Amino acid sequence: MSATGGVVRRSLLDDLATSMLALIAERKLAPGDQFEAVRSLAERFKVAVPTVREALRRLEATGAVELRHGSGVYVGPNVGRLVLANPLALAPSPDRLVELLQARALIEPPVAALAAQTRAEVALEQMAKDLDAAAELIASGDHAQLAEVNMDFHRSLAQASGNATLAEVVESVTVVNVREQLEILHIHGDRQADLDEHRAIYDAVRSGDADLAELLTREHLDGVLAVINERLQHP
Amino acid sequence: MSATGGVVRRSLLDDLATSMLALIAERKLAPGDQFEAVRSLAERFKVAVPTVREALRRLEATGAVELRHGSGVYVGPNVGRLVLANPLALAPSPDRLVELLQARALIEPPVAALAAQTRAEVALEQMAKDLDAAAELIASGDHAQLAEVNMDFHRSLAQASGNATLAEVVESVTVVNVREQLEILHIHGDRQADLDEHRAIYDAVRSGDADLAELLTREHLDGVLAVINERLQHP
DNA sequence: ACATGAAAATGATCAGATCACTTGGTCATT
DNA sequence: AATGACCAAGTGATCTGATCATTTTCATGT
Repeated sequence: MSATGGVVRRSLLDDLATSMLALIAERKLAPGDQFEAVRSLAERFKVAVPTVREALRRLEATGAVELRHGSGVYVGPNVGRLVLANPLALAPSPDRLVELLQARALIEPPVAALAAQTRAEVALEQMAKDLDAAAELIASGDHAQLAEVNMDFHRSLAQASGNATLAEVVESVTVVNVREQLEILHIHGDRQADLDEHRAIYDAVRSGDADLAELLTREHLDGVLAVINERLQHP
Repeated sequence: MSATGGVVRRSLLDDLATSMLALIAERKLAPGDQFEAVRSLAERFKVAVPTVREALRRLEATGAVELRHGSGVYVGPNVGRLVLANPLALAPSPDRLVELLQARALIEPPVAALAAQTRAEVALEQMAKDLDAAAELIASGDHAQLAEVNMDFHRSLAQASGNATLAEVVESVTVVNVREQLEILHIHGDRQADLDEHRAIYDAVRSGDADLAELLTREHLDGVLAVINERLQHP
């Protein structure tokens, strides 16, 4: 029976979604932790199973939860994030891709400068790991994987700033259709130069030279951008 | 391990969601257009209604579609966006809020500089409208609405850069829990000074003075940040 | 100790029905 | 003719209950 004695105007689904998020927060569940069975949630909130599932799908869309067939509902990696990449984004047009790189060239240099001031240790170590991994991948010739790791370096750099929001922003603009970016970055060709530039940025950040870190990051991204622009004009 | 290329075991839901997006693109539907009835979609894709609804909820979560009770399914405003604010973000902690402002103080000044170079006309006019609206709201004393319009100004400023991705980023960091930011911004008190600063930024952008636009925007946001920091230390 | 396989837990999907809201048109009143 | 009350069709929201598919657990046999 739906003897709604309440006053709530928001749809049942809105309440459900927020209630479940609150439940996750209340239990202090971290990404990866198992949440609760669908049927159990239905009983807990006194709603039908399909309704719970719709609410879960909503949460799942932004990475707040994950539904694993036969296993259960788990807390997703994006719970608590403020900014994220649109998981439903279609492949960007060349124009949009240039725009995206321009945005990165504008945002990441000052982030690198901040990273040189903050120098969050865990992130610095991750940057070093990324560099090592990139070196190996250059040797092994796995270019697809290399491009991924190169993106990882940029994300780790943002993490080193100590500002989670900035890290989310950078992650959002780097994760977006990495593959498309790679297609073009393959043209760049000089993977060793890329690695050297990354290493120089790392050194600048590690030594706390904010101005240098900013400059190197700007030159690095402008360089990539120049290559892409040139490539788009001469296809 | 993430699926390293090759075979992708997409669930029925993944196919449904992407198929529906493709259908929207195929029909060249724009945000606000009516899409198709749930029952009709179920029949079209030969699946049950609850399944369609789950897929729609996924799309709805990122603003790709909207479900209006009794009316129909419509194309949402965020279809095609790359970066967006997490629609399920909870109220940020004070620390997170400071971080958010720091991120804005880092990102928006160079965006303002770019805006001064590009000067997208429609966005410039929108900035002027925002300023007028703000002036009226200061007179009428509607502070809640004023704070909204002030955020609109920052978004319009980003639009003027001509870079949609940057605009999305700025929109994402300004739309996030505006209310919480307002709570604190109310402390600022000097709403007239805020408006004056916005006007100065507008003038700098309008006249194409990139350096000045960047400087003024930085001072403006640093000022807000300083107030907030002070406020958090003396509650 | 190990491998096997049944059983339980859990998500995925289906089918049909009923309730609630929106919209557009009908029709009486003015 | 303009207005407003009312009704009916279309559509989303939610429920009930069942069946299929996958994962996990654990008793069992070797």
